[in-house]
Amino acid sequence: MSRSTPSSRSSGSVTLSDVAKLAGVSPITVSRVLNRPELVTPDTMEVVREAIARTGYVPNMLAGGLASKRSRLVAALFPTIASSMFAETMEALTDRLGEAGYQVLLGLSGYPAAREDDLLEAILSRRPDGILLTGIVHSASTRQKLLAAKIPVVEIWDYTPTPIDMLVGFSHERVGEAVGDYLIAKGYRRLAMIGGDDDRAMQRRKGFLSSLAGHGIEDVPTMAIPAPGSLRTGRQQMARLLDEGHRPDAVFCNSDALAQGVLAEAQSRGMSVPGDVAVMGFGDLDFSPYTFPALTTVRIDRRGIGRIAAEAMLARMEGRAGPEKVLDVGFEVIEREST
Amino acid sequence: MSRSTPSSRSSGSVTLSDVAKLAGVSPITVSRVLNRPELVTPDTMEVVREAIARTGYVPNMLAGGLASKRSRLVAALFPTIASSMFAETMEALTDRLGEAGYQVLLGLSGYPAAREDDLLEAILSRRPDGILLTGIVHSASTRQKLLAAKIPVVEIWDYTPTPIDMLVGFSHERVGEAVGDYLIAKGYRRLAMIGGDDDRAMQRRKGFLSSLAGHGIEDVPTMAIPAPGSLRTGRQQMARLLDEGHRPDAVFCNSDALAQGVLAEAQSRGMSVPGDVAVMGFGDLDFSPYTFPALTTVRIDRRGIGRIAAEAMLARMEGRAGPEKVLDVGFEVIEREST
DNA sequence: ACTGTTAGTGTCAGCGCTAACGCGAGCTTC
DNA sequence: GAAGCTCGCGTTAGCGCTGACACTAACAGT
Repeated sequence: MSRSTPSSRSSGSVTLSDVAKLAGVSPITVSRVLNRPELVTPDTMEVVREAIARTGYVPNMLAGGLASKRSRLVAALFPTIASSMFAETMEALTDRLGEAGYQVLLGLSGYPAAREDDLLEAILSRRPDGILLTGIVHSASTRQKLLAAKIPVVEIWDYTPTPIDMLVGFSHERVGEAVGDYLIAKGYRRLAMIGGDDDRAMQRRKGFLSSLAGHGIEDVPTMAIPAPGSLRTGRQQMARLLDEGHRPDAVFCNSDALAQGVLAEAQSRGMSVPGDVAVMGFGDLDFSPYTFPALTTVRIDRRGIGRIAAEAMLARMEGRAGPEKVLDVGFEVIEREST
Repeated sequence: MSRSTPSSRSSGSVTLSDVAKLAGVSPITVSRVLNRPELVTPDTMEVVREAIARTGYVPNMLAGGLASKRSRLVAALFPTIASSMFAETMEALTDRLGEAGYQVLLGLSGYPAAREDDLLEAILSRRPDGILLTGIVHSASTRQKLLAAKIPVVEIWDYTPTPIDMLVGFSHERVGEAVGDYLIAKGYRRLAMIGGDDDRAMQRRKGFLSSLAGHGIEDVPTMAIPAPGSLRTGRQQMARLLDEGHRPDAVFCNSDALAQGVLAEAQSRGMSVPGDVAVMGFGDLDFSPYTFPALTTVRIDRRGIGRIAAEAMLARMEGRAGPEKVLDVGFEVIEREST
């Protein structure tokens, strides 16, 4: 029964001072036990640990972050996590940063990246120690806010030699080229493409078309749909493609989900894959080896991107010299039965 | 060039006081413009807004949260987001809470919920205004920490009449029963089940077996695999089931991804679905209407759960009277071609 | 004229924590 | 044995913001 009259503003919950009193040390010593244990003798540590356990103390990182200017928070912006494309990158990121004592604040920017700017402002008001963005950024105001925040920035899932700060990704244009080259080499000549309308899909399209143009193929029907593509939209677009009279011998889909839809539509029309039409996806999602026929696709190391991005960010936040600032993780064409 | 000597600890970035000076008002007025605009005259507001824009001021919610005891942060714990099962719930939650000015801190507890307790502690140290948990909680220490935090708690994706605080979910046991009843009614008698080993999958199994027992069916081979199930593990388990000599006429899979694997394995062995074996899934993921044959499954309103949970949480955080504390969103058996 | 009320703004103190520096004890060094 | 060092801990002063309350002006009611 304490007779002290706590100010009306106090929260009533256990604070670091309460722990310090119980342990018979000063508050800063408790702080050190928690954050810089190497500065404290084992005896003191023991006493303080005991006091923490008895009081059930839970640190207040709002206060800690305000005082130290380190929130131990990292923000990550993704267009969506409902496609497993980004979800796994997010998981790998969260795992690695979690080990190092950081938490990840997830921002979902949506596909037309409509409110990206507002979202970024909301996120920066949490004073994250680092920020990860999906895609390379274009809006000048976004760029400027990021620079003003003076924190490590990692851009992922895309490639540019001149990122805002650091980058872990790959060239979507080269993916498109590789797919074009691959399909040409397999002997396909009447190509078509079904893809999302986001920047990265457009880059893949550009590479694809340029590869084909290099082989004298110019008329390539391209169906664009709002990202992210799904099995349903893939099926619809394949139907439209065929209904419009196109007879492609190979279709490049901008995601494995789309490709699955294309397979479904082809099969429902009695077309054999790859006999009547070959199908190629992008992403190598977990179901892709098991579709009928198994899907030829482009593999991206999704977890690897998250893990490497986390590593790069940690290096910078902890003042270590990180690996290179720009890392191209590449990609791999995985040949299966559908081509 | 200011001659003031800022303390060595100041961050150098624009603060609310800087804005106040430029606008010729007191700091609290700037605070009110941002947080309680109804208390300020339009003229003042105009001047302050102008000053905010000119300085590029970004509020510091660490400081704001510390002073006001409202972090405007909501924590959400999921076992994983790599399965679209939870990803959509998370998206719906984030969307609704984002509209109301809250951000969502994502915690990934993993499937054996190994570090749930540590994760919870890390999360509570951010002083979230509310917390959402997937599944109903069992660990006493987790329960106690949640109660001690004195914040709204919403448990989702499960059902109990006695949640810690609020609940938005459905009964997995009743799902199992409904599936059992459905398959029996369709005339299947040699049933089997392939499922994850997590609590909720076990509940579905329990309901399934109890329904079958009610019809005199006792020997039901059950394959348990580590959650979350995938197409690959589904295929493996179906192979094992058959290789062990079982000849089920219907298989209930604990997720649509597993069911897709079962379909693949059956087809690769030349078995027709549902002729030789019927397959039923759980979840109604976006690909499920498009598998071959289209998958009979159990639909859960995944986005609805997120939206309703957000609504319930907001009501409590804003002191409004929320809807009921326990909401059973139910489920729906979706009959397609695979049964 | 006096009191009461309301709207708009300001003053003050403090939320819970940590950076920076201070200080004494125990040691080494020459 | 005085100076200098290291180690472990304490004192002080904020970090940037908002709650509580104070104050003033304008107006209404009696």
